[in-house]
Amino acid sequence: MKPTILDVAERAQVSKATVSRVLNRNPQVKEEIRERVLRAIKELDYRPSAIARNLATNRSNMIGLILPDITNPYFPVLARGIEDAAHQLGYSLFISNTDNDPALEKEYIYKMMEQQVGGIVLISTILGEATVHELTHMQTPIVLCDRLIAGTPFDAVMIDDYRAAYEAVQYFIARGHSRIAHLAGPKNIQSAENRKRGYLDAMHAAGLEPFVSVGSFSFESGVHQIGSVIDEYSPTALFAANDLLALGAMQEIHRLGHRVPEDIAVIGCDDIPFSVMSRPTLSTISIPAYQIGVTAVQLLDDQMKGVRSGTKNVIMEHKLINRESCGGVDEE
Amino acid sequence: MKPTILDVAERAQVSKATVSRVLNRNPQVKEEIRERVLRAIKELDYRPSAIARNLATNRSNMIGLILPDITNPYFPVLARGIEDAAHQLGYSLFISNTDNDPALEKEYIYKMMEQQVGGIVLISTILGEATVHELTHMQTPIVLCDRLIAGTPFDAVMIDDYRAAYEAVQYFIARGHSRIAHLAGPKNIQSAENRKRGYLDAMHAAGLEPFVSVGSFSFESGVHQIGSVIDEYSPTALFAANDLLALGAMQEIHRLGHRVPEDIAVIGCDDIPFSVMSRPTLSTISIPAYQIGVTAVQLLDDQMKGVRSGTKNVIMEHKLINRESCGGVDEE
DNA sequence: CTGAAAGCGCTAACAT
DNA sequence: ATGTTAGCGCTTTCAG
Repeated sequence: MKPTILDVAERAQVSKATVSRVLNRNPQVKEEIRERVLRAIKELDYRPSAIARNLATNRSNMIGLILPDITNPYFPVLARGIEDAAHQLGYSLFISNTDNDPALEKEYIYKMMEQQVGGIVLISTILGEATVHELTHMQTPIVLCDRLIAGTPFDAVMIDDYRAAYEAVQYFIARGHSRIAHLAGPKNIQSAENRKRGYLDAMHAAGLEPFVSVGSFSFESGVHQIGSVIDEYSPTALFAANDLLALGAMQEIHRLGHRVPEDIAVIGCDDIPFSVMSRPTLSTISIPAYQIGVTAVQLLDDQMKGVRSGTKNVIMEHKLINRESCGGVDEE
Repeated sequence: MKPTILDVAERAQVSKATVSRVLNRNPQVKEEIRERVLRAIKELDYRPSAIARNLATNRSNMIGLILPDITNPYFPVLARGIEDAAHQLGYSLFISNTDNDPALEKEYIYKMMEQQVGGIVLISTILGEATVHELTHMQTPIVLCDRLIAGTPFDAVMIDDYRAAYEAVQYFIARGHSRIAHLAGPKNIQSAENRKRGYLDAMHAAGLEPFVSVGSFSFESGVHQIGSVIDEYSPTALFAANDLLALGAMQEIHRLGHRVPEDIAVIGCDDIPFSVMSRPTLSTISIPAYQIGVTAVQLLDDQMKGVRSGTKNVIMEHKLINRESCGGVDEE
């Protein structure tokens, strides 16, 4: 059997309480005893049980991360930020993928609560809103990433998707484009909707005729959608709601015998690692995914420690990065 | 406060024991009482505490995943397989990134054990071997992915890296190549070493002069290494130890004014999602990462349930996929 | 078929 | 400064 605190106590000839004290670095333990206990711990290779401690203290050193799909290249970086920050603050991290299924999302949230996590970082779909509203009256802190949910008291960390899209369009316009198409993401994803709105408003503001093709946030979707966009609209520029879509479109554009950026300039969104590996390299709106993750955990930590005063929404800075797919390199 | 089993018991006018029985689907509870309890549970919105249960039963429904870096595109798919299988079997999953740092690896293993996980899926470096050996006498089951560690009793799931590399070289030779270079991975990664050995043996067996350039498993490494490989060896073919390296090399080869596959044919390893998105698309040795993950969890589950008879090493099938970077498409 | 009671490994008053 | 004693929320004998 694994040694328990009692085994240590006996071996060190002290009480459980004293062992507990040295475990928790309580300063008022006589140095000599402290050493005796420490030695017993070493000798027995004793490791305290985190769950027993959680149960006793009614606190938790576990937090949860619920996201759509770690396989989508946008998320690993975000997840890494969350994980690094979590470990830095002493938390262990649970993880679950929902595939944007509201039922699964709900199931996992409750499952994590049953695990007694101290808080949850949630990347939710629009359809998951109902669930999140239910959660309003539970005591488990939640921080939302990449969107907020009005009417709930939960903190959120994100970028201004609307403005990002708006700026991408303006950028194209400034470079002389007027036929700018948009490959939109699924309508159950908040950020996709916001980017679409930003695109449309920017086009209207400039008096240009917009063209939107709605799909999923995948490479394949980009491949499949772009053909008809070209046929029906003859764009000279394309703003895709995420990089995967942009990459798929670029591949198909090339296969169809057109050139990027000469015939069609492309801007994506996310700045996933692949965007610098593609040919041509992809211009994109860079999202500070890692920092979003770190910030989310910090907010969660604040809430868990009760260091909070009302709901907080943090808007991170995005940045348009011009790589080859948009015809030039003015920065980086 | 959150309702406890006692609250439910009182409301249903029964004892805690009875509530526990209906929770655990014990059949010998009178239907009428069962319903009364179920109703109380609903009304109070009661959720049992998993950690309290774990403590009481001395079992655990948590498992851990320790991997180098979720940000490396090979791992998300593996992780997804692990996660899906874990949830399917009723486990919650902890995750930690080690960045191939043996000290961190050790820290996280012990941290997870303190969390009382029932088992761990570990993707370890060579330098982590010492730690893993220490673990031999602990009771927590461990399953290794992508490598085995001789002298330990731990199950492992992997592919035959040596043979995979050997076959890649043979494939090049069959296509008429004789100047075949190898971009190797870091020497603290077992699979990288095995691939290098496979490459070297295949070259020697064919009487060809090998050329190896050692780097890390990254895109940047591929970019930086390939230049001198070309200068010093003038290869007509390149086998890279992983896709990231291959992709980096391809980008630089193109920048230097050479063509893939006409001047230099390229084969990578892993079959990461981006290998079909690149230009040209990347020929590679496909590794069934998702299935490796699923299998690892199944082995872990077996061990945790005591359904085991000795150490098990599962070798999964790899498959060479010929895409554009190798000059043709004979399959897929 | 149900209840009482002990106990899982730890912490936290309260004593001493 | 250290020990005693209750629990934390649940399961599990053991009675009845």
